Amino acid sequence: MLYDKYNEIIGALSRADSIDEIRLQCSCLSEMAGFELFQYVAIFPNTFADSAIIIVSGYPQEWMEHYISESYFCIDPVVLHCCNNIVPIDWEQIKPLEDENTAISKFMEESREYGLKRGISFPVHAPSREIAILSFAALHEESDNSKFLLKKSIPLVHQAALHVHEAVKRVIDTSAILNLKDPLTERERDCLLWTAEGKTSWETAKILRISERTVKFHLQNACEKLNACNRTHAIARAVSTGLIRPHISSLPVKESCRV
Amino acid sequence: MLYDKYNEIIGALSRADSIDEIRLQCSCLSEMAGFELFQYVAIFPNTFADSAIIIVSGYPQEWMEHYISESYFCIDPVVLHCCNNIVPIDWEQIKPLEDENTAISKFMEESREYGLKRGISFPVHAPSREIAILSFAALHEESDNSKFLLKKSIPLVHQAALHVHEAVKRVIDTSAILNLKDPLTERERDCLLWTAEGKTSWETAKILRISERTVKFHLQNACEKLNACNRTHAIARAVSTGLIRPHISSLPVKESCRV
DNA sequence: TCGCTATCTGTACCTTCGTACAGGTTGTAT
DNA sequence: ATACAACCTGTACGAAGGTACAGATAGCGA
Repeated sequence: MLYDKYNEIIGALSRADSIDEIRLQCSCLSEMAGFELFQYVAIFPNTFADSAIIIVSGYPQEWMEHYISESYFCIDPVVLHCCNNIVPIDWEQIKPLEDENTAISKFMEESREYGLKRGISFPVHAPSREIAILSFAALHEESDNSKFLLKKSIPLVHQAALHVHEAVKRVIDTSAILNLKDPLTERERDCLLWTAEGKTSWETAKILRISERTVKFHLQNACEKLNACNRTHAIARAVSTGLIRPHISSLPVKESCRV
Repeated sequence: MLYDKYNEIIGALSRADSIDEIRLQCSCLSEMAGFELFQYVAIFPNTFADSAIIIVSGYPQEWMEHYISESYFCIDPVVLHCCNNIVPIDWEQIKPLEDENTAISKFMEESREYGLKRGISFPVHAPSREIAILSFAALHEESDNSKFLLKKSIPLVHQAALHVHEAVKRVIDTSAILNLKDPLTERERDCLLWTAEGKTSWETAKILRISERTVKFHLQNACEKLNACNRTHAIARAVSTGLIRPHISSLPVKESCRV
């Protein structure tokens, strides 16, 4: 039965064409796992000093406003965990460290006051570098029944979280969020790639068998497309958004390490 | 029953302290999902022209040798899918495009000749930028029974793949793979972060309230620790290995986009 | 006290980058 | 034929980076 519900939700998510439809399916997921509330947050690494955030929230409005006004994003241990881990976190596991006890304890106490008695969060790490967090919360304390249901549904819900994220990316125009212009040309990627390897314009020119001037030309164009003010900035943006990534195709097999 | 097996495997993986133990649990997972063979591959983005690869293989030795000697890594559609997606791929879904028909068709035909009749692969994307692929293959064609078993076990296996990857990272010294020296100091990270934002040494100096010379000093040290030959290279390595990442803590809340 | 680490600063000199100016070819779609 | 995109190239010069040399302070553990 759990599995049938899961299948229905996955199907609906793959067809979803609006945020409202996705919101509805998140609610279904929430119910399936024995929770009342859900929240989906996606963090898109735009620049390094500032990310774009998308929230599809089923949390109480008052809590969201409080959360934002207090900048709880900075200290939320769930966010911290999901940025650094791939496995889900049960909010019960969170134990504030000694030195930061006060701020985090205050945060957790307040979240309970606003009705979020317990919960679980699922991280999703995507190839284009964004991080999504799908959280579920309950208004009531745990029972033996809810504990059992949760444990059984964890794999299903985490798998569904992947589909939620795919659906959101399908529905939202993420290129607008990332503030990218035209797609890069092949030569621009080539030049970025070797520049990211630490090569100078002259070295890149030799590798690509073009003139140094042409390398500078392509890098300049790449900078404009990436809204970058110099090549280092362009590399940071291209790498952090996944526009350039390690060469799989040029892997020297002797480097592979068979354990 | 499926779920009980899954639980056992997750438990064993979280305790595993050797590659052999992990290999054993992968075999169990394989059997659980109705397959005979498995393979775990992890791609660690070391430099951009060359990644480190870890393979824990249960595939036939001859196929692996053939795969490596033919550099099939470059064209393997499973690898391509897993580098760009977060959801699993059933090998049945792979349909070679017209223009690259020959190479990929040849690859797929040969894999079947070596005994891999059908299979499924699960991508794992981790915060420190590495990509892992857990694949399962069967020596025999599909039956109604195997189809049903696979569909039910997909979420369980994908969740388990996360734990396989965590176990491998625990067992292997990944910092050696990434060729990193001492950890970065706080100031070095600060300087890298603002340099990644496209700031010049002078601008970074103003932001951090230190002299321009000191910024250059820290960046130089960071370059040495990262085995980078200039700051652009250092940024590329620091970003691609997750050593520096977008400021969550400094998120201006007004930028958050509530949909 | 000594040694170590992280932090910080200055001058000097050469290399590389960023960006003006100028120009070109090829291929494709209207 | 005309227009456009992607690609390519050259010269010149001020700005920024890379790397020598030289130093400094503060904190912490042996």
